[in-house]
Amino acid sequence: MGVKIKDVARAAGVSVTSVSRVLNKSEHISEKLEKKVLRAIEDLNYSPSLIAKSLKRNKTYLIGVIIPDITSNFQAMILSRIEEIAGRRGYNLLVSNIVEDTEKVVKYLNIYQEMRVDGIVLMHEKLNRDIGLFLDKTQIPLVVHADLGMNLSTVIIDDFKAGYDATSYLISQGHRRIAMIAGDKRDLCAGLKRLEGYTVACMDHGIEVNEALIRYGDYKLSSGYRLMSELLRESRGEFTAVFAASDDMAAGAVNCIHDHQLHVPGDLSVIGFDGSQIADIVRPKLTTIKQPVDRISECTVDLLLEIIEANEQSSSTHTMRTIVLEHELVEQGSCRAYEPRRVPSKD
Amino acid sequence: MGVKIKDVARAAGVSVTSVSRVLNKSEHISEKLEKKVLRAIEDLNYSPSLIAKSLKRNKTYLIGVIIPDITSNFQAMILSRIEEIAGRRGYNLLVSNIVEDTEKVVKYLNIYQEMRVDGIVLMHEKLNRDIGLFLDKTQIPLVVHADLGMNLSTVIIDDFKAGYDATSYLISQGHRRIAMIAGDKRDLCAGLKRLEGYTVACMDHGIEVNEALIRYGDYKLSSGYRLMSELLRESRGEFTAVFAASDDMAAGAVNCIHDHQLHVPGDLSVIGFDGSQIADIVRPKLTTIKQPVDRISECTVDLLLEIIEANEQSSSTHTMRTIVLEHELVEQGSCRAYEPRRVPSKD
DNA sequence: CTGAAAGCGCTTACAG
DNA sequence: CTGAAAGCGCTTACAG
Repeated sequence: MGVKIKDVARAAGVSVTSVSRVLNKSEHISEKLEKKVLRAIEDLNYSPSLIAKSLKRNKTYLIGVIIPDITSNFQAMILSRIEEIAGRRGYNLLVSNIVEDTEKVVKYLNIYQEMRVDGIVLMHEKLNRDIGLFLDKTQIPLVVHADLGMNLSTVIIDDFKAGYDATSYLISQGHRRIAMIAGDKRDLCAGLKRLEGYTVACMDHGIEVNEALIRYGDYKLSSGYRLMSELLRESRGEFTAVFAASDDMAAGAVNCIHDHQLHVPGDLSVIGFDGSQIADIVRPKLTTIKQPVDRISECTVDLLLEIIEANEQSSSTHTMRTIVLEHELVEQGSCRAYEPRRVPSKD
Repeated sequence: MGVKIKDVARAAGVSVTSVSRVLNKSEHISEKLEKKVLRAIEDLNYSPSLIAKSLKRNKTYLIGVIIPDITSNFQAMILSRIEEIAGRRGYNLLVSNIVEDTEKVVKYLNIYQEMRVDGIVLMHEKLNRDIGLFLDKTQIPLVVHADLGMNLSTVIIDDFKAGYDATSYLISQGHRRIAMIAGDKRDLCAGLKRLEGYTVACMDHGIEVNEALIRYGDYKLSSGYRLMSELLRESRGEFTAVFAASDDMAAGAVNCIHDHQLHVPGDLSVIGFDGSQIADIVRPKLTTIKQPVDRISECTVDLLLEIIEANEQSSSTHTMRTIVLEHELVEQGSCRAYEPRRVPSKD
């Protein structure tokens, strides 16, 4: 653990400059010299220090990723793809899994800055003063997976429209009394926008929004279960369909409904959001708004690296870009047309 | 993005030494000087370079984590906990999500070495020549979540015994013809050991192992589904229970059974492995071998940091340690006692 | 309590 | 094609 470039140079009988050149294939080097160097590297089991290299080159090949919850299948899928694509392009991921809240986000943003990461991917979508300040002044290339209302590069879907579409779909199936298991309103996209889509879709179809039918969760399965049991306890019979802001919550809702001896979609229709693997695990499989995970991941990495590389050329041009990807409504088994006079039957 | 310690020193009218001392709170410093320095740091929005610091201190506070598949809920839970615990102790995670195989593992191990990470957590449990060589000679503190049969520090459960227990449980419920949806035999613990546990448990109870009832998957839900449909196609009626080497595969098996109009546990009992959230999502909930996720994560970080710190004191003592944690059989709804003469009924 | 200077392990003009 | 030397941004004996 102590062999450095100088040792290799000595062993090979050449200068450190030459060793460095062999390592980086940066200039033409005689075959003889190269062979000697490679030999010495092998003999000494030399591993060049990326730390020293980073310091000198002012480039770390590190990307910091801030993700709210890796145990969410949807987020894990995105992270996994980002890792793969970035890795193929020579970048490594520094990952922070912020289970808790906004304070930790600022803490990690600062650490990333001190680590001199080449870029940051931010999947967190709550904003507070400190985060806003940081994002506002940092020079680090950054892609955000949410529309924070700031002048930042983003890769997103249209969460408002997606929420609108999910709700309209239920309405088109004849449902008029629709509950919503929403996310956190402070989440600017997954929380607020999807809820707004729901609200506006209701209004556009002449349906009065009933606040009692809107519940706020944390996207996890357990909160979907809990909120659904609240709904069944407090508002049973007042709704025929549910729109959940995540597949995990939708799955929790489905399980809760089953545990109450009711059927999906016979008694209640449920539509989810994300298109994660959970949607296919639960029975019936969830009808859901599918986010284009692969496209999101690719666009995120592509855009980030584009900004990074542009920055390396001319350090001042910060091109902001917003990429909006299409979502897709996937019909599976958890919704069905509302039948006003249907006699409860065992099928 | 260009202000360095020298600039702070100049702005504060002190030496860089003093700035460094304020930053690191390393020695006593007059209040007056400290105030000037903090002021300058604030004014210039100075962010110290961890890269430079790492080079000098020969310490990066980086832990490299190699994980086969983040989209596995079980692995995500462990990663999430490790991140949390390590973060609390000042370490950051460099994460590689090796979807593919052993080549990539070696590649990332080498990158970690070049990054001079302070330690490595290896969740991968396949071994090839290059990985063996690396593990054999590296000086980097390392904790492996598998028994690779090498002299390495490990945090594991007893996978043989766990496989034995799962199988014995089914046998104790009266099952004699038990299929196994196993992992990859090249996975030394999750693959091989659990399978051996199954085999030996059968033999110990005078049950002949029927190779046709053993299928090999990749731990994912989809392979559980696929293998179960193979079993139902090729060996229907020849088994009354199934042991799957992961909850994901067990969940896939349960869904497959349902899709064949059969019931769990009425027609077939299913036992899973891991105790991940998937076990609670599927209906019926899975009876499963629960791994102590929190304990595994804590012990892994504790052990790794212990080795790291011991190394920093006296660079030679590499204490190998093996920590074996207890698994637990959690009974939920997916198994039931075999009734030889049971008349198929619709309940 | 404070500072000047050497050095961490590399890369890269510059000179030959 | 090859090498000597400066420098990346810090920390830390050493001296005062």
